[in-house]
Formats: sequence, C-alpha cells, structure tokens
Amino acid sequence: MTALKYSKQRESIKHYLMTTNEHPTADMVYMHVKKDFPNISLGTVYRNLNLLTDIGEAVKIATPDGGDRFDGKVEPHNHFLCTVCGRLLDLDLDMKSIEEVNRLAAENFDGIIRSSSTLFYGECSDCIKKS
Amino acid sequence: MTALKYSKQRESIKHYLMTTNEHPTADMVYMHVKKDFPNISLGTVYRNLNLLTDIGEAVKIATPDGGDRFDGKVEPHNHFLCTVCGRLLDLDLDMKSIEEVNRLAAENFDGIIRSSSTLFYGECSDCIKKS
DNA sequence: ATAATAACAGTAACGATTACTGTGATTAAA
DNA sequence: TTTAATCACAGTAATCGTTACTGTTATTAT
Repeated sequence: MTALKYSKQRESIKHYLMTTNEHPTADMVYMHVKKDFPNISLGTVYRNLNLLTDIGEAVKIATPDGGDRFDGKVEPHNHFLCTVCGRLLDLDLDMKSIEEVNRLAAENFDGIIRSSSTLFYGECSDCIKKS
Repeated sequence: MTALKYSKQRESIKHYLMTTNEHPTADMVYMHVKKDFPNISLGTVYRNLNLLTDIGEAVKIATPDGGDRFDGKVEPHNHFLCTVCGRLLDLDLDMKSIEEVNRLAAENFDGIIRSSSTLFYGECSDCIKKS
C-alpha cells in the first residue's frame, strides 16, 4: 500500500540482475554495485533484493550449500548446480515441459500446484573437460 | 577415510528421520531427540545430519524461507511447499517421470545431469479447506 | 519551495550453522 | 579383558547470512 519511491541504488541492483547470468549471492550483488555506489550498504542490497523478489522483478533461488542466489530472469525456468565447481547455471526447459511436470505432479497430489522450481545436479561441461 | 564409529545419538537421529515425514529442521530434530538424550548438543545434531547427508542416508532440502529441512527418505522424490502454512510435504512422481524430466533437461544442456530435485509451490489441501 | 515520507548508510542484533576444547565412549589390538 | 588410540560427544564460542534499528538524505506530491 505504501508508495514505491525511486532510487538509483535499486535501479542499479535491478540492472545488474537483469544483465548478468551469474546468479549472484547478495554479497556478490553488493560488491558489484559498490563500483557505482562506493558507500552503498549491504542492508540496502538485501532490502532491495527482497523487494524486487516480492514485486516479481527478481527470483530467489535456494541452494543446499549456503546463501540464496538471485536471478533477474523471472520467466519460469530451472537451474543446474555443478557438484564439482559449485556454479549455478540456467537450464531452460520449454514451457510445455514445465507445465507437463506440474500436471503430472498434480495427479497424485491433493492440493493446488501453482509453480515449481527444479534444481538439477551433476557436472558442468567445464568440469568434465578438466577431468 | 577415517573410520565411522557408532553412537547412540546418531542412531536416534537417523531413526527419527526415517520414521517421520515432517521434514524437520535441525532444531526440530534436536528437540525430538532431546526426549531420549536430554543433554544432547545441538552441534551433535548438526554434525550428524550433515554426516548422514554426506553418506547418503539423509537428504537436505533447501527452501527459500529460512533453514534447511532434512529427510530420511533418500529415494528420489520431490517436495511441495505450501505458500500459505509453510508446510513441506512429500510429492511423489513416479521414477519414469523424474527420469523423463532429467532426460528433457539434458537435451538442451551441455553437461551431465545426475539427479534433480523439484520443489512445487501452491496451496495444500488443508489450507484450501480453510479458505 | 515546502512538507511528508520512503530509502538510504551505518551499525547493532538475530538466527542458523560451524568450529573449538576438553571429556567420555567405541573399537581394535595386545 | 585391559590397554591404547581415536572418534564422537557436550558445552560453548565464533562465524555467516540476514534482518532490524536509527538518524540522515533523497524523492515525490502539494
């Protein structure tokens, strides 16, 4: 209900999220945005990341190894976590497949499924080359 | 490499994980096991949960809302997080569907996919009834 | 311009998790 | 079945990611 007020800092955070595919942690966002706003506060980064997530302009990705990652790509898609190097990569399934999974899941389930997020595990191409 | 030594505490933690479907947090495990071992340490719970996870006798589930959950059911299956009440429930897809998803994902992906974990979001049946 | 207030920087507090330390339990070997 | 080695423990301190607080600054509506 409270009006949303513009800020350069939020603009910068959002721009970074939308132009990177690094799936940065809050701290990575902080370090990056610091280049343009040397005295930005980490709290500001967290507040804006959560704000952007709440209004649907960013996505929060939980991983079993430490802090959350953020993504400026809000269209439904999935992620791959390399168990060797720890990198988080985009993994696009076409919408049909995603919807199909949700439909299959709904068959044996006694509630309403609104969305889903799949995290795939394995070895990324870079780590395969090195081994 | 270092030998694994038996302990009643680990036994109890593992037993609880295997017989509940609550997907407890570390703290919930702590409070439960405390009934049998009143002076067990929370550190012991964490150490053993991680140990069990490492040796494949438990699974750690990351959720975007706070602490990790643990599951003694290690066969591949997925989970549903109710966005209303916050409960985490099992959601079984048959193996065929899971494998199919992994196969579909592998088609557009340049690495090896070993496993996947899908978190579904929506409203559980209890919360639907109440609304 | 002015007033109202959202957003900020800086910092303190918090909750979840891990690391450390000295003690006790389990295991393998004598 | 003692002994010796060491893993696991309880208890506590430290760390890490995140959120909350406070006084100041920037944005917006009047």
